[in-house]
Amino acid sequence: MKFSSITIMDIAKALGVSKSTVSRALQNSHEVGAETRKKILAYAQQHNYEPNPVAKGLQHKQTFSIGVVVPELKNNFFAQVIEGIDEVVYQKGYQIIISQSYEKPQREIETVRHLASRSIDGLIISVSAESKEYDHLKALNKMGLPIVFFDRVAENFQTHQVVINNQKVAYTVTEMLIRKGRRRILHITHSSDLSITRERLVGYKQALAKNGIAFDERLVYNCHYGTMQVEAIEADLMKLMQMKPRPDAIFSSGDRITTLIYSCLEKLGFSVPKHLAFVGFSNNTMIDLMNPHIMVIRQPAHEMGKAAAELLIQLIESRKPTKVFERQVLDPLIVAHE
Amino acid sequence: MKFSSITIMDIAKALGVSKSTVSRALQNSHEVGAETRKKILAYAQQHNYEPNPVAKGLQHKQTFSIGVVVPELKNNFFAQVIEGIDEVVYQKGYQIIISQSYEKPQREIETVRHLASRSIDGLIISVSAESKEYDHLKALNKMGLPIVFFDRVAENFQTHQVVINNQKVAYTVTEMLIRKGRRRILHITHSSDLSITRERLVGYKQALAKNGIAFDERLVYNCHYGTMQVEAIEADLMKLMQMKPRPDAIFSSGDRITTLIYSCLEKLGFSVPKHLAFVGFSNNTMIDLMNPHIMVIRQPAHEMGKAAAELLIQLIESRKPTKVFERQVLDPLIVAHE
DNA sequence: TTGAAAGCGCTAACAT
DNA sequence: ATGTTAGCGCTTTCAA
Repeated sequence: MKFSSITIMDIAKALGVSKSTVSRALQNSHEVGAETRKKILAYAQQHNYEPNPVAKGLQHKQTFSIGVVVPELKNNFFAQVIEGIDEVVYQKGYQIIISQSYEKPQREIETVRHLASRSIDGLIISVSAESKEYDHLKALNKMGLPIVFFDRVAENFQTHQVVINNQKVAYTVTEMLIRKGRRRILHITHSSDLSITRERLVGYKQALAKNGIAFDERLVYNCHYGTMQVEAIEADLMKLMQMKPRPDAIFSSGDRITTLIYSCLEKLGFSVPKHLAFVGFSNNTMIDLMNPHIMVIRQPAHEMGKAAAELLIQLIESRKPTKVFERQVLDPLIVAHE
Repeated sequence: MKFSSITIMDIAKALGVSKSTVSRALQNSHEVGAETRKKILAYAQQHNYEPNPVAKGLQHKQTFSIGVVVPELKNNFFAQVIEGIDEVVYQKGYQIIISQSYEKPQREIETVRHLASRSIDGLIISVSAESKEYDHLKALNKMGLPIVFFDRVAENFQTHQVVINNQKVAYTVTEMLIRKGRRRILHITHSSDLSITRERLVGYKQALAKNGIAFDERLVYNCHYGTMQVEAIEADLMKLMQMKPRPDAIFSSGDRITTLIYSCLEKLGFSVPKHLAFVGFSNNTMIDLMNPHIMVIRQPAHEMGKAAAELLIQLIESRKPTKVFERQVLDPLIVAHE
């Protein structure tokens, strides 16, 4: 069952004018009689006329919709970023189309292709954890699709990015742990293919080096939670915690990982801060209410979304191809309880 | 900067055939030479041809995209429902366009209108807390836009719905509280305009009546969190808790309300279960890790999404107008800790 | 088996 | 100031 709204042609017929006149009146063009315009506007209003964006899109090659691809909406961080994007985009008359990659590269490629096949004007994306190459995005970008990355960016990709200073914050929190006397800091993080993973690792290592602690690669655990069962992660964590000498702190990346680890620790019988200290990335405010409290790194999600949206719209609306790209680096907040 | 993909016309020119032939070949029509077809398919494949859905939409009055409107994505329940919708819809070749109403009727009307103006084939919606009338949805529905409600439904609206048995579960948990010796049960819930609010209230009252406890309307608090500051809610809660005789239990509706109350209680110095018992709707798994534990009502979000999607696609793909509508009622899970 | 042409709803260049 | 026409990419008669 199709559904159909009133068209410009319907108005034209009803009022005995041509459809171009109607089109012009609706666009507030100046080359239309005041009387006619009033008549048309009134009729349109009354009959609840809405221009068909599909047709408009065909014409302009612009759909006023923007694709947003995130790993998963269940991760509150992404939901918050989307609110930021929406805020900016909404005022400018664009609409967002949200898609999830579920951390799967294949799914990401499919959804991006689908979106791109001429139904979006631009794309804001945070890549999936397991993505290794970005040919699909590069191809589309080369064909003229504006793209802005946030949080997880594709390397060697000439376009705008909005990120946080991962290296710096990783350095800071690692050093904070060291100051508290922790020396065996377990770093639980995403796939090593991810930009954020690498940047955070650098900061982590720097802090160790600065404080004369040898880097032990056994203390870095890449958690592929997107494709793993909780049980497997739990088992891995157990093994890690049984390492000699035992880890005395955890620094975890990402909302999902942080909460996952948090719940596993409890089950496995390790308690914070007695057995270990715990610092993790998380934008879930609930975690502040948790007992035991843990130190949290909170990303300025809303601002990141707004920034990404601004940059994308700039790209879309600029007449000539952009040559110089911006990398906006924001600072996260470290929420230390107690 | 517009971006353009290869079109059917490009293929036609390159191969020296007409665009209708290309169109047919691409659709695996039988009225096309085997040779020609092969040539065309190969060329299309090689050049990464993707049909322009905008153009196709214009033609068919079908866009293969489905609008999904939820109050807010930050609420995990809705993110979970969307995953369910996506799962079903994806296989059938549809795409979802997600929008948020932010619990504001005005925003809901705008976004629905926007979506509806011929760029979606159907709509799945859970209405915003403060919505009082549904004329905008009714009008669109009358014009032929298929709509399916989930969770929060519009009353007197002839269409498919997917809900949980609100009355029953409210009855059950209220009775559980009574069994534990609680008699002054504070029911904190959404706007009274919402279907779920009314249904849950009925169950709550029934349990009281059944157990010979007089209903005290001061114990029902409609929390308009969408438009309120946290401080105001906190103040209200404080006042409620100072009521004589003091409430000895709380039964709260909805993820946002439950977590909000949870955090306020802590701040206000009331502890569970010493001062009061606490049962709340929540689909946030983190709440299971909270200390103190509270009893939780968990909705089958994923299933609700799947069911809603199935129903909508059925509506979209049926040739004749549907007359008989289904109300699917699922059962939530009560997670009692300790 | 294939091509030509019309039309989906809209805009924009060109006439009048 | 208004109408006519072409065209956006695609599908679908209708002819050949």
